[in-house]
Amino acid sequence: MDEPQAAARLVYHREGKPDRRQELILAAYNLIAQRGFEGLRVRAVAAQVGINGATLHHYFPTKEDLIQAVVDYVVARLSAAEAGPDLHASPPELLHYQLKHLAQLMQNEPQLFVALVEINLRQQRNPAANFLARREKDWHTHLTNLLQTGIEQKYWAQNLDPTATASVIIALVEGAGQWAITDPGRGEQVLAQFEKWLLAPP
Amino acid sequence: MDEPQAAARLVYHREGKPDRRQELILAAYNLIAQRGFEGLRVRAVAAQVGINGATLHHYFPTKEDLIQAVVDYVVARLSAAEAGPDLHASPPELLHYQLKHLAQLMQNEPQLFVALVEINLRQQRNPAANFLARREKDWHTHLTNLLQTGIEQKYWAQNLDPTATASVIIALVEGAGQWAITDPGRGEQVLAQFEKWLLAPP
Amino acid sequence: MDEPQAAARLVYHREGKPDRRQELILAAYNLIAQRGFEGLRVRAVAAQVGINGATLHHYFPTKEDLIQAVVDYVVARLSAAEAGPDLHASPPELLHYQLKHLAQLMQNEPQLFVALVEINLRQQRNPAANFLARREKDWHTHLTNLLQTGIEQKYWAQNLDPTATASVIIALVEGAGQWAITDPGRGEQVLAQFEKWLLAPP
Amino acid sequence: MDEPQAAARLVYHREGKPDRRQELILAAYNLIAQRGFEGLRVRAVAAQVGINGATLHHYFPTKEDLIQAVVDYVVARLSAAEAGPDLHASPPELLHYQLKHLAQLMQNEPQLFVALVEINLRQQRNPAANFLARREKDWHTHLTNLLQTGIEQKYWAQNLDPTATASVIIALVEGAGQWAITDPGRGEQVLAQFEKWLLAPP
DNA sequence: CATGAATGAGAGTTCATTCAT
DNA sequence: GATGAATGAACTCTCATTCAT
Repeated sequence: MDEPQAAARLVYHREGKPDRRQELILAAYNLIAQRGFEGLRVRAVAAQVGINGATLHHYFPTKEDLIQAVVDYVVARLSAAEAGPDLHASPPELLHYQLKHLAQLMQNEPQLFVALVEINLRQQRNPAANFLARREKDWHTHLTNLLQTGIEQKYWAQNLDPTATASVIIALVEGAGQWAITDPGRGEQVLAQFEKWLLAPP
Repeated sequence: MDEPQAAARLVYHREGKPDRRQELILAAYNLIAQRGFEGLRVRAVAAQVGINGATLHHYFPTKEDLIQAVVDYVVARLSAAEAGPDLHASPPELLHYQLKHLAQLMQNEPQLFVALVEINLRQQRNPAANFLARREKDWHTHLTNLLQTGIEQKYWAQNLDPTATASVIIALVEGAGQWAITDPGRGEQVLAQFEKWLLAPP
Repeated sequence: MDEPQAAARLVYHREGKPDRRQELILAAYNLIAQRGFEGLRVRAVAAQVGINGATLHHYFPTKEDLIQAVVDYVVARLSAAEAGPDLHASPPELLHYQLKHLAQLMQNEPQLFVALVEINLRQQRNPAANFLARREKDWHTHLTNLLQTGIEQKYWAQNLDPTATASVIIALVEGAGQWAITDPGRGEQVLAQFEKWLLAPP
Repeated sequence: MDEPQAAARLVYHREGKPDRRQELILAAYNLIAQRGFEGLRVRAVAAQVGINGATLHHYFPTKEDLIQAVVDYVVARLSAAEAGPDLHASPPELLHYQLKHLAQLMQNEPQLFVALVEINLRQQRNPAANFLARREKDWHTHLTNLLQTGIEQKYWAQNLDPTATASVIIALVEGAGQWAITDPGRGEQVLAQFEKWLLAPP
């Protein structure tokens, strides 16, 4: 599921029919990463899926509805990336796992991170309906708890600020995410360097 | 002054006449930060300055020319922020000074960082004319040299990777920059936490 | 019918629905004759047909595409006028028939000739895409062959230059065509006088 | 004065200062021939002369005034071409002289004839202020008198219609004039062929 | 479900013209 | 005279959206 072009492939319903709604979301998601909201056209999204621009409105009454669905999709993808695999691992192991997973994702599906930044910037302007911020808050809480636990278990220095460090991680991911398409690999380098510091023996 | 909206104020020429070109650049710059390229309208830029939309084309033949001028402006502002104050200071002092300056700027003129991210995303799609990338490269080189010197002078651990660390700093600034308007202070927290690590005795 | 304004009337498809594309071409054609390219406005063309200006772009992406369609239409109309009715007639009879047909057309649909001159002038400036010139060349060849045959069959003087005479006929039609709307009848007079010379016994 | 580029050259006042008004008329005249009224821009006219677009309005309050001046200029040029050199010559000689002069002019200053057709088409739409038509009428009268005299003096056949023949000459000149720039020489061929007929011994 | 046709609102841009300097 | 700055009106073209079929 993490293969490069996976997202661009056809999506099938259980019954075997292509799930148009999902196809449209993926097409819009890719176009946002490629051209930004500035260059997003509903006709182009429809064309990518092979349907008429007017038909798109059967699935999403307005352009904003389509965008909202893309936001939901991106949120879901990132939430999945957050979840650790093994609940019995130590905090450093859990954090390592998560950062490694993000680094891989950045290489395999760079669009996800570019779209993330695009969406983030856009939603900052509409705080009322900022669903992404809500997820970022969850992520931040999750990271803070992880770091707090690690500190209590003496994995990390006592004077480490869990809240600030959680923000550092998020800023790093989003900052490096901008380069994901044009300079893949740089994100991995950045995350690896960060981890070296954090995990260095105190 | 460095107050948030300072940039939006009238800009005067030596003779006392408003410098329309500069006013237009500033208005466009602020609108990009506020509404993104998606919401940038030349008529709105002109209106902000109090002139007719057609008059804007007297100064900038096309919208793209205006945007280019904004890019140049942002580049210039950030280049100024880079320059260290005292050439005789030690590498950690120089780095500290620079990060502190950026943190202050993030509080005083958050638009600069939001505009920076907007521009960054946009220029990734037009690599041929990516002036911002050129500046980022200069900045990266500057940081790398600073870190390298610091390592040689034993301020920092021998196993610190200067190239990767320079990228970390840039990612951090651009990642945190996205929040500059909606959550000022968070950027400062992030940069401060980062510095604590780096400057901690090895 | 061949009445003057016939071309401006509604054009119906087989099924009874108006053929918008054709309607637009005719409206543009008439406006070119009436106001020239200088005064041709896509909104006016659309209004003439009773549709919104934006809808015109549904049929013709750009104004230039519409103009090209008008050129094709004029070319087709004139090519039809060229064709002789009876292949067994003598060259003078064939020429007479053709000139008479043109003279009638000049009276019945003067716009055709004014549009012809407008288009001719315009296309001289864009030799690369001069479709009209191609047709004029065909016409010229056709006339030259007709005259050549007539000379061989002793209908006309041996020293008659078929090439130059063919050009004379074309120049006469286009020169007189300019007056078609304001002074109908003058074209007929001119063509009749010319024929009198040519057909006079050598 | 009949040299190819003469019209484009600087025009000097008696005192030695360039006559801006005349320069502007010539620039506009050339631009009309090159791009038609469709492509005529006052700024382009001014630029050709090396002055600001606003300055042009000192000499010609409106674009229409400038165009009127060009019409006057073209009328004057053509009237000059009409005048025979020797009043004691025979009608055929006078006509020959005139046609030869026109053919030479067509080669030396093709713009004149293209501009003529452009103006002609345009003025047909504004019969009230059709100065060109007035001149054409004069020319027509002049030709008719010439032909009439020639017929009376037995130079030409009695059944020649002077009025229609005068129209033929004018149609021929204007019809061939359209090709003057793209195919010089063709006009001369056409006029020569015509003359051969007319002057052929009855 | 799907579409072609249609549209209103608005985009960037052009251009003749005006005016203070 | 000459100009840069400014403008209103109009231009072509775009686009999300609607609707009858």
